Amino acid sequence: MTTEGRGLHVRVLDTLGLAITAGEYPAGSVVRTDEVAQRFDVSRTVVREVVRVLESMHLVESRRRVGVTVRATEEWNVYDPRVIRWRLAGTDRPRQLRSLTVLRSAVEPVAAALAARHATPEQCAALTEQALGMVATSRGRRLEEYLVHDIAFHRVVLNASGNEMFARLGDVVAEILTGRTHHRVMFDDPDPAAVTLHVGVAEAVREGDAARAEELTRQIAVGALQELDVLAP
Amino acid sequence: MTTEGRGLHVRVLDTLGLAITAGEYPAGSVVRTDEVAQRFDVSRTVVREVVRVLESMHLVESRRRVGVTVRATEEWNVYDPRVIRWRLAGTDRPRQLRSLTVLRSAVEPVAAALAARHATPEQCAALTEQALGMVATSRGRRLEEYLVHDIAFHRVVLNASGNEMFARLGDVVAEILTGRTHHRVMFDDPDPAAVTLHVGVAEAVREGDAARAEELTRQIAVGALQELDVLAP
DNA sequence: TGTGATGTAAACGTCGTACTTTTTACCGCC
DNA sequence: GGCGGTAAAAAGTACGACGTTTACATCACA
Repeated sequence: MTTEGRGLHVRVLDTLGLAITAGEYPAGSVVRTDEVAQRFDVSRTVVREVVRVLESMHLVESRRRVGVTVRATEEWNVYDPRVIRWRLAGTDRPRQLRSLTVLRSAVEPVAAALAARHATPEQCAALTEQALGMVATSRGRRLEEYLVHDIAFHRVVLNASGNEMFARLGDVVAEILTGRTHHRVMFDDPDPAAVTLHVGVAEAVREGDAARAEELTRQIAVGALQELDVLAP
Repeated sequence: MTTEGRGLHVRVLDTLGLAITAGEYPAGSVVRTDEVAQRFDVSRTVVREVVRVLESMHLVESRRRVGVTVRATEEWNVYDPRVIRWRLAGTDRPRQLRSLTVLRSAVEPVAAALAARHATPEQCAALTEQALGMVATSRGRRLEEYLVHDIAFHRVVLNASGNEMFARLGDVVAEILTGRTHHRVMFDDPDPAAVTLHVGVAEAVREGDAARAEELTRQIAVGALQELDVLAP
C-alpha cells in the first residue's frame, strides 16, 4: 500500500487517515488545518479537501474557531473501504479482523442461498472452476495460487446473490482472506475439509439447492471463526 | 431532509449526490467543475471539495483533461450513510429498500444471537422496556410512537451484539423502519405477531438463549421480507 | 494510405492571498 | 459575581495565477 501515488492530497489523506484510525489522535483531540498544511508542506486548499473527505467518513468533525476534532470510534463509517484498509493496516488489526469475520459469517450463508436461486449458468461455471482450482492448489505449499481461487470463489457467490449490498462485500472478504494467508505460518496447506466444503457449495448452487448451499457456507464460516480463536484468543 | 443547512458546500454536495444516485447522470457522463461552480454560483474551491467527497464515495472519478466522470452503480460505496439516504430519497427506492432488508435479514439474527451472549443487564432492561413500549403502542393508530420503540429495540440488539459492524447498521435499520411506516397505509396497526416476536426476543436475550433469540429474529426478518413482497411485487 | 511522433489546448491540480463568518474566551462594567 | 460586549482565532469562501496531465488533432515520413 504505497501512498506516494499521483495526487498530492492522497498522500496527506492516507497518512492522516492511517494515523487517526490507528488511534494516534485520541477522540476529541483537535488538529488545525494550518498545522497540517505546514507539516506536509502543502497548501491549505489541499488540507481542506482532505478534511472534507475525512469528515465524510465521520472520522473527524470540522468546527469553526475550534479546529478539526477527531470523532469517537463508534461514529466512524467502518464500512468505508479505505477505513477498513487503514484499520487492517494499523494496530487493532486483530479486533477488526474478528468484526469483519463475524460479519462474513452472517452474510455469506444468506448470499449463498440466494446465489443458489439466482446464479446464471456462467456464474455456476465460474464457481465450479474456482472450486476445482482450490482443489488443484490445496497441496504442496501453493498458498498464493490457492488464495486467488478462494477470493474469486467468494466473490462469485456474493455477486451471484443478486444483492448489491452483498456484492460490495467482495473486497472485504478478499482483504480478510489475504490477511489470513499472509499472517499464518506459511508451511501448512489449507484445511482439506474447507476445500471439500467449497466444492460442495459450488455443487449446491449449481443444483439450485439453496438450503444446502447455505448450510455448507455456514460451516465454512464457522471454520473461519474457529481459526480466529486459535490465532488470537 | 432540508439541504439549506449551514455550509455552502453541503448544499452543492447534497444536490449533486442526489442527482447522481437518482440516475440523472448516466454512468460515464462527465461534469466539469467550472460548470458546476457557475450553476450553483459558488467558487471552484467549493466545487472541488464536493468532488473530493463524491470521489471518496466512489460515485465519481476525477480525471485531468476529461472532467469528473460518473461511475457505474456497481462501484458506488453503497454502505455510505449519505449514499443510502440519497438512494432512499430517489427513484429506485423500492430496489434499495429490498437490498437493505435482505441485508437486515442476514445480519440481525446473528446479532441477536450474539446479544444473547454479551448483552449487559442495562441492555437487557432497555430491550424489555422497548418491547413493552411496542406492546403498549401497538393498537390505536399510534404508529409514530410504535416506530420509536421499534427503532430503539433494533438499535439495542445491534449494539448489544458487541460487533461494531453490526452496531453501525442501526441507522440503516432506522431508515428502513421509518420508510416502511411512512409509506404504508396509515390506518392498520402493526402486525400483532411481530409484536409478540419482539417480546420473545427480549426474553430470549435476557435469558441468554442465543438459539431462540436468533430464530425469533429470523422470523421477524421473514415477516419484513414478505411485507416487501406484498407492497412491491 | 497508414502509422507514428509531436504539439496544443482543455480540464483538473496546486498555490497564495485576501476577506467573511462563526464561535469562543476574555475583560470590563453593573 | 453575573452579564454583556468585544476581540481574536480558526474554519469557510472567493479569486486569480500557474503547473500538470492527457486526449486529440495535426503533420511528417515511410
